[in-house]
Amino acid sequence: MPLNETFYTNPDVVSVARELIGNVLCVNNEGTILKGIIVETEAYSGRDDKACHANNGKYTSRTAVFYRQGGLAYVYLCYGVHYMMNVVTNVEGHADAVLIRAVEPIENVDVMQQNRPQARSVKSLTNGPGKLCQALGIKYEHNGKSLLGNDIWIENGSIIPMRQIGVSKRIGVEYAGEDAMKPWRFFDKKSNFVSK
DNA sequence: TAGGTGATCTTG
DNA sequence: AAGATCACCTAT
Repeated sequence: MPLNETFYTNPDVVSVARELIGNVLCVNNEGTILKGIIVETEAYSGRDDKACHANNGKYTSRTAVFYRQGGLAYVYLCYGVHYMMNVVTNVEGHADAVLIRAVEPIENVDVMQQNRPQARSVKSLTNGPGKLCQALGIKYEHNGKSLLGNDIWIENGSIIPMRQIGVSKRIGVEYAGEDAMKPWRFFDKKSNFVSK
């Protein structure tokens, strides 16, 4: 069962980031459905979070999708090389999103390996935000797409017990000063597919 | 540990 | 119009 609109419109983006752990990211990659269990996420908030692209009401062509109703994909190119996959959350007018940082490949892994030939092991196929987009075939064309459609969506997975979910500060956001210390990264402690 | 890479945002 | 920056990855 795909996650529904109510899940995505939750106004508490930090809770959504934690609840996404254990669910399954699915992409229709030229007719083949690729799936991976979400094992690592980060929350970004449009309010009081200098690490967020849409912080403090910042509205540009890139951040426009942040302000729409939860349940859309926000995809952008980072460092000229890697795409990043985010889930827009909260209701219209509130700019929150969750970055998917790592997944565990579970379906059509062979196609993921074709998409990412430089990966030397299954473990290194999707254990990072840029890596998982390359493996799953997520590109800029997915930006703004509904997660309730047939191209990209998230399905219910197994429930991960709270004690099994690790928490830390977010990665790669030192420029955000004090906001870089927010404990908004979540991961499955038992997974071998969390990023380094 | 350093450099590649290009869209995005600011004028550093 | 140009320069800085950047939610990363790979190979030395």
